[in-house]
Amino acid sequence: MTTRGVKKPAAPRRRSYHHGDLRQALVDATLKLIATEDVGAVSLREVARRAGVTAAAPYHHFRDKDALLAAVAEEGYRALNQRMDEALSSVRAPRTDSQLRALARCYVRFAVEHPAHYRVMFRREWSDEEKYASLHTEGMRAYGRLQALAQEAKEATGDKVDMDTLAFTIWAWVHGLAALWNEGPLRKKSRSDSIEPLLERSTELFVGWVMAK
Amino acid sequence: MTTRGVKKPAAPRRRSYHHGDLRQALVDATLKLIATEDVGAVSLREVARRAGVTAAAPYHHFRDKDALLAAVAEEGYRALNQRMDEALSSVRAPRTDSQLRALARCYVRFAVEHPAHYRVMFRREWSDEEKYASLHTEGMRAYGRLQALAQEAKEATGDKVDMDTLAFTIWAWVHGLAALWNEGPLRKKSRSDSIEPLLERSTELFVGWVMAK
DNA sequence: GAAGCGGTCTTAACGGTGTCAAGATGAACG
DNA sequence: CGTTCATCTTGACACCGTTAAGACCGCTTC
Repeated sequence: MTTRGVKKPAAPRRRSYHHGDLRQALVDATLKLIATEDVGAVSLREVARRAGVTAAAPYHHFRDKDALLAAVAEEGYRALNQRMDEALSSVRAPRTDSQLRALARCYVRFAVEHPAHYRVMFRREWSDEEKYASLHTEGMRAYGRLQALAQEAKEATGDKVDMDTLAFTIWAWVHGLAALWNEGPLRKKSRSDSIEPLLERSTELFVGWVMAK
Repeated sequence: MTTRGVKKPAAPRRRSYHHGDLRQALVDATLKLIATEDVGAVSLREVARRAGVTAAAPYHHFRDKDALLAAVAEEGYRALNQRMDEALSSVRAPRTDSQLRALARCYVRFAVEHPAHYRVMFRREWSDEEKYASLHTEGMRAYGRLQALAQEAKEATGDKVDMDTLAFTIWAWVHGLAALWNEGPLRKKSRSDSIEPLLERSTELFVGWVMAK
């Protein structure tokens, strides 16, 4: 038994009355929760509990639960963008096909390594651009990399295809791979318990298509 | 005022004590709810209410809420399979590329016309094959059509690619298109408020790739 | 230093949810 | 007619998101 008695199970244990940076603490707690559980296990009350704060406190930093999840989604796009930049800049031969390979691999791997986080990033709820402006900014940044690559591919193969069509066809492909793996159906059809072999074969096929003259 | 007084707002109004086919009624009520609202609006209590039954009644037909949603998902695969069969059988020229075009169009259209229903079909929760056996049976049937088509394409183009790789690359592509449209991101990048032009262009691009010799 | 303003957090409550144990009902069968 | 048993109801529990009202305390201002 410690000196100071624990009155309630959810009693906040903190030095000062004010938290410091509760907003970020809530986002971090959600991220930690999401890393193991799943997005369905995220309750505002549990997040508050983990941040050492009562259930109503988050409402001084987020309009509602969706606003918190949107902040988490935004963090996801930031992390994805960073990984994409690293992947692209570490391609030794800056040929278009190498870049496409690197981008696809890094995208799918990010999604597969953080399934719940990736899931939060794609929610119908974020459709409202005005309501979730900063989230869209970060999302657009990610799409920009795809567009740039599609433009390169378009030029490298003789301008045969429309750039936008190519960009979102690539996006659909990688997102489809990631989503189908994460949600289960593809995972069951694979002999391996890792997406790698499947990703490797699909990438070779797809990149071959895109780069065909 | 009627003769028999209405006691409670949620009082079940039914002739007989027993329902008849409550199981199907619950699934239908969920489908009707999902057709307009979204899967987030589905509560077991609301579904029971709409079926004219109290909150605990569903538990005599479904283990829990997920079991009801799994039944709804299964119904979704059944509907998708039917539409795929119709689409494939109504292709005049039974060439592989026409079939691929027809299948892709019908798949994406189904998903876009029933976004919430399509969303329920792809849930991490259904991963357990033993727990949701009949759901997987129906899901496999859908994947079978893709496999058959991939086999045809493989032969038509000189056996250059692995059949499974081709099958799930096609799947990833159509699922990606549908998911990205339904969840928002692709919809914003499109000039149109319909997926049709986008679907048309992506299909032409993709079918051209698959059919290249 | 004292006063008090205002953002931050708590307390307490509301209605809603999924789920379960116990009991009431009534259709089918002897 | 009486029994059985799946079906449905009642009532409860713990948890959830959200809100209104008030307690706290760091900041500015005198």
